[in-house]
This record gives sequence, structure tokens and C-alpha cells, in this order.
Amino acid sequence: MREVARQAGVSVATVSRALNASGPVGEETRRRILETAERLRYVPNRTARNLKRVATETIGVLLPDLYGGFYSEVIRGAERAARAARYHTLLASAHDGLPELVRALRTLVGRVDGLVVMSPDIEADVLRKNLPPGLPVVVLGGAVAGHGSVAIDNAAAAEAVTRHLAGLGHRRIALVSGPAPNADARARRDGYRRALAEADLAPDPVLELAGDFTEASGRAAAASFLALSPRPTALFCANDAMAVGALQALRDAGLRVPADVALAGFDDIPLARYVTPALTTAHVPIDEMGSQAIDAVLRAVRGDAPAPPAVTLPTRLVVRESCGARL
Amino acid sequence: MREVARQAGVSVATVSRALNASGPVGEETRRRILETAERLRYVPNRTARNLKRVATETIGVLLPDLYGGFYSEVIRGAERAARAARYHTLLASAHDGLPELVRALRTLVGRVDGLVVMSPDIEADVLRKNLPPGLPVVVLGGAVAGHGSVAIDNAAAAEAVTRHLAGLGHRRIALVSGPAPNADARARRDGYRRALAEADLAPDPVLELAGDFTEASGRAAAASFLALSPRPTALFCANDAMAVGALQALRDAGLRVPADVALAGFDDIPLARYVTPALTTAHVPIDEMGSQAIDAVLRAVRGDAPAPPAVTLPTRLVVRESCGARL
DNA sequence: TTGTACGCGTTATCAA
DNA sequence: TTGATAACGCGTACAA
Repeated sequence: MREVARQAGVSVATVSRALNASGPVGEETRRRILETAERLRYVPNRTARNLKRVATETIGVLLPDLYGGFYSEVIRGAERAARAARYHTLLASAHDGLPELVRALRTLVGRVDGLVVMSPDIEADVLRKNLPPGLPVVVLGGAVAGHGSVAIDNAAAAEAVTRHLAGLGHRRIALVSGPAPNADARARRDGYRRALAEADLAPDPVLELAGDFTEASGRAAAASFLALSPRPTALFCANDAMAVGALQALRDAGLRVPADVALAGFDDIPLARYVTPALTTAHVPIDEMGSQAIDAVLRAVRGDAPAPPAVTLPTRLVVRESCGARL
Repeated sequence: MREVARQAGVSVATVSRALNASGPVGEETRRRILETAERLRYVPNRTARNLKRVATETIGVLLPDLYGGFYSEVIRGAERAARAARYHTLLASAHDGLPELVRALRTLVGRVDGLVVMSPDIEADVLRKNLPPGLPVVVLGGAVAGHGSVAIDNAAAAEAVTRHLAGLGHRRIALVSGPAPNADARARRDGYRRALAEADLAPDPVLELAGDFTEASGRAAAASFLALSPRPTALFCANDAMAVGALQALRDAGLRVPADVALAGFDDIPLARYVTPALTTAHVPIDEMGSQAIDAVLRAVRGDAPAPPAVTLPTRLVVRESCGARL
């Protein structure tokens, strides 16, 4: 910049004004400066600008993982919203629990104007201790006191899926639940139980199979499912990844879906409609969760709103072939 | 930081040394500083640190799009490699051609230590004019003079797929090619033609259907395919997204794959093995392209290498059900 | 072992 | 309309 100023015969202040159109600059001077900058291939240093402006035009997105259709949809939605607002997304992932989460949080500080955090079990305390007060934060899929959130009603959606299964005539409906400490997993299990009660079906602990939201755990759970006697006629997996794994295992075992077993998932990841049979599932507007989270953060960043709001996005049951007709 | 120094009764320099372990600090002093920082919830400002260090610990990743299984794999690989090196990934996408690309390039400058760029038709000139000289750049899927690159041998891989089809006994093999100006698309078409020539099959322009790498264009191409007479017995789509689209259209038209038509794709996106029948395809190590690109940039950033290298990753033919047995 | 003081590249304030 | 200069928050010689 100094060099541009020197060669154009002006001061750095004038160069700054010319390039940012942030102040009065003589027409002739302006031309000369722009031309010189072009010739020297000068591109302003964003870091210095950020330091001065106390703003980075960047929103951090912290995800627990990047694998599978779910997180890529979140990223896509987030990047879309950020781009529309001329913001950037700084992507980070933290797999290994708390220490990793803390590390990621702290390295993000100072390089972002706001944060979207998705973490299975985020606690208010962790955020408070590792983030400067005043940094707008939106929690994705969950709610933390004092911060904005974008989530869905997991229990209601799981209840709808289970009710659908019951409505089809199924009376023994097994569940592959998510990891026990996970709030989403717990809420979905609660919805499942609620729907059973509604349908006057006795809850049976044996029908609740353990999973951890991975495809592999879905496969494993299907094996346990097959060992059940009498075998349930329907299987509800607490997310699509596990449903896909279960579908493969079921098929490998010679069972037909939905003829022998009705199968339902949760999330409606892109893959859900591509497998055969396509998955009946609770549709979660995943990319919209990403974009709404960014929008919420941005509103707070820009001061349009005092604090990010708590948004609950609607889900809907999507019935596809994996559930078949009435029993 | 000033506040921490004040409350701890030391100078900011000592605070800096204590927090970064970058110089001698008395044990007692150190403890007091850390405790004060903790209490004040002080987190160093990354922007200022970056300005001083002339490094941002961030690699920019510029993608043409974020949709579909391909780009999310790239992102995943890139983030994994960056994270391993304690770097961040700044994600940007540029859909709408050159102006958008230039804008994205320029807003990335100064906030990244290096750049991974994936763009259908990137030109050396565009990079040279919009990036400061010396910024390490790795081009993904393509090669640009003066920059590093991570790519695959598209022609050889397409040739292998086509040869496999011919080896199965197919004599009329149609191609759904990618968009004409795209270098990858052209190379794959060349490989297809080469394999035909090898197998003494006459090239036939009618067999080359137009596509644009989207699933929808695969569906459309399948329609054209069905209008061909005599109908070819095999269909090679220049990427998996189109193959998935074609598969659906073929099935909707009442054709069985592979009994009536053998189908092959390219890329081996995660979805390829989930559709029914699973796709025979040219396996491209997509996430590895992302991680290798990051690694190459990092080597240049750290000065381990003078300039990023040109890497060609191996592909391999993955035979799955969509191609069936010998005719 | 600690503190002082300078500079990283910008933008913003103020005086000219 | 322009230029000199003071920050922005940090790291780091260098001196103490």
C-alpha cells in the first residue's frame, strides 16, 4: 500500500480512501491510484483491515464431524447464507469430545464475528469459559441458556414416525436409539415411547436397541434385531445413517424391506431417497438449519437484534417405500 | 491483555511470554498471569497475532459448488489434513463463472497462508492477476503453469471403464459426457474414444450424449439414450451424479440395469455404492485429493518445498453390479 | 527474569 | 481534496 502511494505520488490515506470509496478523492487522483494498484497487483491485507475494523466478516462454523450427508448439508446451507451476506465461513470440526472442542473454540476466537456451534452436548459453561462475552453464538440442534439456537422438535418428529408405524398396524416396533448422552437421541427415544403409549402398546426395553448414529452401529443393531423373538415387524432408527446400515444388514440376512420388516429413519439426508427401498423418515431441513443459524448470528453481529433468537424449525414425516402398506 | 497485565501486576510483554511459553517467565509470575487470564476469560486476539506474525494459520479452499457427494468429500479431506497440521480451512464457493471467481479470490487474499482452488476452467492469468505473487496455490483437478496441482489421469480412467465395458462384450457403448469446455469432461471423452478405437469399435458421434455433470442432465441424457436405434447395450456416464440420474430414468422407463443396459459412472462418490444396482465406476480418491492438496500447500507455506508439486493420484476401476456379467 | 518500545498494514480522525 | 498520525492487539528486540 505504501508502495502504491509512493508510485502514485499520494499518501497511504488517500490510497485507502480511493480503494474503499470511503472519502472524497479527486477524480484524476482516483484514476491514477486505481491504475497503480492494478499495475502493482496490490490486494489489501485483510488481516490488517480486520484488526483495525474490529470485524472479520467471517462466521465460524464448528461441527462435531464432517462425515456423511448430514454435515455436508449443514455446511452447504451455512455457506449459502454467509455468501449471500458477503460473509465467509471458517470451518472447524472437533471429534474427540471436550478437550478438542475447547481447543477449536479458542482458536476460532478473534478470527470470527460470530459462531455457529454444533456439538452433541454443549454446555453453557464451556462456552462461557472459552469465548469472550458478547460474541454472538448460535447453537445448532440444542439449546444453551444465554445463546441463540436453531433446532427441531426431536420428540414430536420421532413420535410422528412411530405413530405412522403403529397406524400401519405394527404392534411390535423396535427402536435403534442414538448414543445415550446425546440430547437429540434422548428426545427421539422419548417421542418413540410417547407414541407407543398413545397407541396402547406396552413399552418393552428389549425393543430398544443401542446405536451411536453411525451406519456401522445400524448394521450391528440390525443383528440384535434379528435375534429378537418374536421378531418385531417394524424398525425405527433414530437417524438415517443407522437406517441405511440396518437396511443393508437386513437385506444381507435375506429379509425384504418392507415386506418382512418396515423400516424408518430420521433426518432425510440426501441418501435416504436413493437407497432401495427409499427410506420413510422424519424430514429435517438440514441445510436450512445451517443457513438459519448463520442468519441468526448475522442479525446479532449487525446489531439488528440484541441477541440471537431461539428458532425451532418444522419437521415433517416423509413416507417412502421402506414402510410399505398397512399390515 | 493490557487488563490482564495490569491486574497481574506485570507488563503485557510478560503476559505474552507466559501465555505462549515463548520466553523466560518466573514460575510464580507465570502462575499469577495464567490465573488472571483465566479469571478475566482472556482469549488472545487471533487477528492481531496474525498481523504480527504475517501468517494466518489458515488455508483457503475455493470450490465451484458445494452440492453433491463430490465436494463434501473434498472438504472433508481438506479439513482433516488442515486440522492435523493445526491449520484452519476457510471455505468459499464461486458458482457463477469468472466474476464470482475473481471476487472470491480477492476476498480470500490476506486471510490465508495458501490456497486450494478447484474451478472448472481456471487460467494462469486469472490467478496471476488476482493473487499476490508468492502465495502458494494448489489447483485441484487441473494444472496451471506455475502452480501446484493435484489431479488424476481422467483419460486413462475413462479408458479403463470403457475397456471394461467392451471386454464384457458390449459393442455399442454410449457416453454421457460432461460440459464441453470442462477439461475433465474432455479428457474423459478422449479416454472413451481411445478405448473404442483399441477395441476396434467404430466411433459414432450419435453415441456421445451431452451432459453437464448434474443428476438432472443424466436423466435427460437417458431419455436421448432410449431414443437411439438400435439401442446401445451400455451407457458410460462421465460422472456418478449423471449415472445416478440415468439409472433412475432408465428404471422409470422400465429397463433393468444391468440386464437390459450396463451402466457405469465416474468418481465413486459415496452414493455410488448405495444405489441399486451399485455403480461400476472409476474410483477417484476424492477426500485424498482434498487432503493432498492441503498437504502440498502446507509444504510450500512452511518452506519445506520451493513450490507446490504436481501430484497425480491413481484411480482404479471399481466393478459393481450395475455392469453385470459378460454379454 | 522483566519491562520498554517499535512495527505488522489498515482505517479513521483531524488539521491543512 | 489531501496528508500526517494515532490507534487496532499482539510479538519481540533490546535494554535493564
